[in-house]
Amino acid sequence: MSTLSPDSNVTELADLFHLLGDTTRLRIVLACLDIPIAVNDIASKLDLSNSLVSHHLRLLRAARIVKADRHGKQVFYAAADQHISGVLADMLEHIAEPHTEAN
Amino acid sequence: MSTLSPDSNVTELADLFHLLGDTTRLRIVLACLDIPIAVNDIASKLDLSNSLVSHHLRLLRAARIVKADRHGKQVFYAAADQHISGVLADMLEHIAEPHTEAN
DNA sequence: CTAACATATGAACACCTGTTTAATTATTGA
DNA sequence: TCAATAATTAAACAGGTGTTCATATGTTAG
Repeated sequence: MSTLSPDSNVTELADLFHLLGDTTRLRIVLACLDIPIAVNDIASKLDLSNSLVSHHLRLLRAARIVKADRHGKQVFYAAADQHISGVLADMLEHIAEPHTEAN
Repeated sequence: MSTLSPDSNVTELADLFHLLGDTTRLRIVLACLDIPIAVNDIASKLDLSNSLVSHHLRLLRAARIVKADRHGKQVFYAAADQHISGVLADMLEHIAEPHTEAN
């Protein structure tokens, strides 16, 4: 509600949406929404290479969409905060909504 | 909360985010968030060509992010529903949040 | 109907980005 | 220390996409 579009925020906003705008990356985010999960587990769960998952996680972490925690050899990733899940929930509602009339 | 990732929704979700992930397109959405506004007015307000604005509006309308209403020669665009503004609000909060610790 | 305005569309270019393959770094156990 | 597992990183290719320029469509006024 506060300051809406002070120009510089728009770029940051767009960057965040852009990251969620890729199917693979979005699935990765969804995979670690509720419980922290290791890179390898994400990869096998989604049938992707470790390399690809790691690449995407790097971007997601840089944007603070996910956070990382190392436990031994493994690194567990989880959603950074509530806003992310909130955004996803809102968008899902948007999709679920009855496609009223044609425009 | 309901059904989260039934595979097909993921693609639709990603498409929506992808549309908001471009700076120009996001600015266009923000420009018609509260009040309906004509294509030409968006263009001059954001210093863009009518053609470019129209191109983007076409995509945004197809994804039901904005809706169109014709009044004479002009076509007024506005945000489709509350979810869109909700998503934007959440993301802005995410940005505003104090960047806790480094990860 | 014609002219003028508002919007939409098509094609082409330049740029960016997701993916793969391969090699590298980190961490633990023997 | 050496081997094994887990994760990261680098380079390169292929495909997608935002932008521009030109043209077309729709709408109203004279």
